[in-house]
Amino acid sequence: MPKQTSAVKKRSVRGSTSGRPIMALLDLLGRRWTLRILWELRDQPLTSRALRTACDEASPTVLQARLSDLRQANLVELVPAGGYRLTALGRELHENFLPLHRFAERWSKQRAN
Amino acid sequence: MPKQTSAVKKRSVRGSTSGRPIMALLDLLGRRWTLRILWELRDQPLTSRALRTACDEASPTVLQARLSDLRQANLVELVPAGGYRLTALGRELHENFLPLHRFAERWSKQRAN
DNA sequence: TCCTGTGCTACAATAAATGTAGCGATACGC
DNA sequence: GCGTATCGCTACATTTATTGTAGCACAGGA
Repeated sequence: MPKQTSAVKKRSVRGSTSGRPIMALLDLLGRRWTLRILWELRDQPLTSRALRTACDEASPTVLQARLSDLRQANLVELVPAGGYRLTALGRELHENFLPLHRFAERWSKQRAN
Repeated sequence: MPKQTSAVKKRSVRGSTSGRPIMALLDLLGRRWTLRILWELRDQPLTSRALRTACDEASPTVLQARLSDLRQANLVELVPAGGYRLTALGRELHENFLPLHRFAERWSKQRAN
């Protein structure tokens, strides 16, 4: 099996041989820090280092890789003097996650531990 | 840094030192195959092997690990003679992902490649 | 008994993430 | 100019996670 490193385009091969966009999206989002990055950028742009701080000091290597993926996916953009921020599309995606916040609260109360 | 293998409980330490449930949830969902599994179980239970087929022949090792995580998180359950299925809580979570399907369609058209 | 399918595991090989250090570029104050 | 600080980003060795393959014990059904 061919292994893939960073590109969404290539991922769509693994995530979905039928080319279903949902598979490519789930594959993109199902990588460490991707959801977290989108979450942290939810209401203000962050510099790469601020983002790293927000993300619990995740290693810059993987953050850069994810930011690269997200920029290719047109969900995040780098504004020259302002750091990283969600694109219009990225903001739209984030709105799908808003209910997650409330859900997470309920979830943490209902689970066994 | 202590590394964690499978438990959600432990993950909440890394995902969120402040114990914010959203971090634990993002951390759980941001692992390979987790989102995909929830997606594949969306409208019918699947046996472990059917799930594996649905998930593009992912290795049983990681699928079992994710299923174990998801069961601990009370999002998925194993019904003795019917395979794996979403719990009520898991179905509730999945409803938050429904808009993703439509979004994915738009997204795949708007991105550069 | 012999199949077949279930949930699940072992284990070596490979890929991804981590942690630390540092690069070139740019912008400050002095 | 010179230091100093920050920016986005990268190298690289170590550690962790995932993959791929094989197979286990168990439970029916024929």
